[in-house]
Amino acid sequence: MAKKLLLIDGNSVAFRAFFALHNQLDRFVNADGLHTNAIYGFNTMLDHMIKAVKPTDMLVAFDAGKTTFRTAMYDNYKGGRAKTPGEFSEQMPYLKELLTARGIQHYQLKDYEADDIIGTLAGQADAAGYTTTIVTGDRDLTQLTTANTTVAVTVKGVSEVERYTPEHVQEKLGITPTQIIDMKGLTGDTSDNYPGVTKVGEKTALKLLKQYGSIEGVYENVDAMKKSKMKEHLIEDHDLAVRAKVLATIKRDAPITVKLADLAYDGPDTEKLIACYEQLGFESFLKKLKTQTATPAKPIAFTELTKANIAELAQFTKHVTFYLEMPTPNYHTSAFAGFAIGDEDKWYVSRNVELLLEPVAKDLLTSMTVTKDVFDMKRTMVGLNRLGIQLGKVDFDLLLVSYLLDTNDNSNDLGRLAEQHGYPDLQSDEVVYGKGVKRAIPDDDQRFFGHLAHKLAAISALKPQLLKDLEANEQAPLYDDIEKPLANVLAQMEMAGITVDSSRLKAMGSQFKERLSEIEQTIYQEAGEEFNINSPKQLGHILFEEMKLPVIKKTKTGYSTAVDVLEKLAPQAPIVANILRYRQISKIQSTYVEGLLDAIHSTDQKVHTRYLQTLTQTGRLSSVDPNLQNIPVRVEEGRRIRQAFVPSHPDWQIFSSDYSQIELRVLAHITHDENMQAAFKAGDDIHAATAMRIFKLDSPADVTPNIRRQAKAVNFGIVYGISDYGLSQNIGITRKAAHNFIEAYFTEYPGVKAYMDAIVKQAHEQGYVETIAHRRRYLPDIHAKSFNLRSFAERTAMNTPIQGSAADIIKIAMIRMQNKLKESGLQARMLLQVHDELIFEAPKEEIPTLEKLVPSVMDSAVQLEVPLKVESHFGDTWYDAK
DNA sequence: TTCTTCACG
DNA sequence: ACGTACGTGAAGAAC
Repeated sequence: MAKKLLLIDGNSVAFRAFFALHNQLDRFVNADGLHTNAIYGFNTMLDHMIKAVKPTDMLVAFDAGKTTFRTAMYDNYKGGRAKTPGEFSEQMPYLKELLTARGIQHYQLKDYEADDIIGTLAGQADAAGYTTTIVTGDRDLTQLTTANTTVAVTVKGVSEVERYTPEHVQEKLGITPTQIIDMKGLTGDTSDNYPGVTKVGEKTALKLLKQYGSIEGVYENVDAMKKSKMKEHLIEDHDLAVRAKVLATIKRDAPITVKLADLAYDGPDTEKLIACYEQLGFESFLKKLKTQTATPAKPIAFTELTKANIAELAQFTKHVTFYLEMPTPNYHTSAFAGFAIGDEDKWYVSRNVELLLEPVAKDLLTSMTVTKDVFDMKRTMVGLNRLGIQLGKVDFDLLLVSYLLDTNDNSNDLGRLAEQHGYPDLQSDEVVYGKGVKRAIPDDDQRFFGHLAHKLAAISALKPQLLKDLEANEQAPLYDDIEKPLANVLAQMEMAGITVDSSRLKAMGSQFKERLSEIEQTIYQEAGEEFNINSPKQLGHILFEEMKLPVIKKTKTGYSTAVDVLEKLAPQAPIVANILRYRQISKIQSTYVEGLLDAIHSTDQKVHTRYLQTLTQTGRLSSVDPNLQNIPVRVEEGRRIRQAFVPSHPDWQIFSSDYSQIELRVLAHITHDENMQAAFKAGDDIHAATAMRIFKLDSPADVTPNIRRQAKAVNFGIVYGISDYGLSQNIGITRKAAHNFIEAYFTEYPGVKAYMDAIVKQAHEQGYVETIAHRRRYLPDIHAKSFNLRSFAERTAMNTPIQGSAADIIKIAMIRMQNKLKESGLQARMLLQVHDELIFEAPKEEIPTLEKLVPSVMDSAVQLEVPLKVESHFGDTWYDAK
């Protein structure tokens, strides 16, 4: 096999890494107080280069010390340099340990620099027919490039490199790699502190070399040059130039004791590397390592299920573990790859899901007495439903339970989740199936079936402990009475889907298209040139550089062109209003017209969203493929998108009910604040009531719309975990004024103040906060040293019980609602949930019934210290249900 | 992939 | 003195 050698200039790259991550020096400290930023950056570079080069041989060269043969000939060589920071030096021994653990040799040689080791080895490698890549932060090493040796110079930190080949050197400088030495001879090097010829810089040097080829060539011809200052300097500084050339020349014959033949790279010693990463506190590298090198699958016994032995499934009479494999995330459309079923005594597996339709299998799955343990019951239900099977009683859903125990455990990868809970024998899907375009179900039965059997084994093995943990957290009712029944309800809603009138959408689409091209032309005229209006970068260039509008806000990567910025600029240039208009329509067009059209199933003209039940940190649902929880409503133009959401039968209507102010009512409940509760009990307008209190108004008549708007913002701010700065930004007042509002608010609602203090304290003490249904959110950052992280965690502590309890309430209402619909024999169907709102379709005749039934179910879902209020609307489309 | 922007509660 | 409102998903551009 062709040999590929990777040579790394250790000191140079480590130094680059150190300064690239210098502003984060404090973040990169391990448990022992050791700085690790240079090691971290170095390691990133290694991953990068190994992936890019795939070396067969490797070595990292280091400088041996301060004195070298160069300092011997010129004692000011590299003189005058700033002292190496202690935070850097302390990392070097650990870097070398890391290299050893990674199976990479390192070498240093007394009296020589790393360059010379590299130059010598690269020369030997060239002669032996290797392909060599040299990594360094020092451009001088480009003198080593040959047809078979590339020099990769780090730019912008260490993860990005510029590759120098002889052609690239020629292109950039117009000289050959070896002429680089002559150039350095003429110019000298300020960073290494040796002079060349006075007044000769890169430009002049290049010109001379193009004409005369080398330093020697220059001096052979110096007498013939016409009289000039440069000629005088050349003659005068001849010795300096000759010395500089020697100093700049990298040795190709250093007396190294390391042999080219001994540099084989065979990958890391995983165990050592893990220990190393642990010591350094490199969490992300640990994680990466574990996914890459998961221990080979442990053998597991399984039986392939066939028609011949399917009768054996009758042995499962009490409970069974089941897993249905669908290779893509969208279970409404995914193919079926196979399944596994069984218990600790025997795992059965097959690729043929048709077998599930055999009576013995189907009876087992639909049974309400034989309980099922699964991973992701909603996914399983929808998948089975497509095969014509109704999943019966589920006892344990590993995904749901681990999410409830810790909302961060929401990985849809059973392998990773199992590992987190201390079951190491299951590989992740990424390892077994691959990722990206290479993802595929293995043809190898052993491998695929073994993986499926391990999945069942993991579900089964983790069940007892996780259920015990749930019990210990007082979360069993949350699981049994809310999340598990809810999974069922959500599955039915998703399968029902909602009908979308595609011709209506298309008609809107062509209108928007016309409008867009009109506005586009106007914008081009106003800008004086054509550009991509959707590109924040190009737009920023036009507005802030060409048109010189004032920069109001910057992002990490450039000028901000967000709405709030553009609104401030609008009075100054007419183009801005047009851009806002363009953005608005373009958003509706791309996301809602085109996006929604793509999501319609051709079979039934419906969209079938998936609600993610185990994702959010607060207990809310989220909706994907398509997201039906962010269909426009605030602006009329976008709102018309809702006209395309229609009932699935003629003479049916869309019916919707929403909770009014549910979060503030929850706030009044959990804070026990008497004043706030009184307002809700009296049926007052809460924002007006707040306005009267914080602005000390006597009569409701004094509450102007603007005052009410401000009070509303304060109410919202409280729910979000208020800060004076945030409030001031939101309603455009000074920070001081915002501060005063908040003070007044807390004086008027003392219960709220007491609660906010208490919940933050509680979060500090126990590390988590809870909702009324004992949903838990851990807040590790509550102890962070960083003000930012800690403040964020404190705001979260205030917000999560409110947002999360509201989520609990509507979940309970949904379960009861679905039961009511079934009991009452109504045809109405619950289709969507949008956080505080439920949307149904129903025959016209049932609307009066729903108008009573739905609000009564929703407002009685839980008993709070304040009443819950529900409002209902209906109409021929979702748009008309207002 | 990551960033920016913008749609919703 | 620090630099933020809470929770989401999708599209398009740039890397």
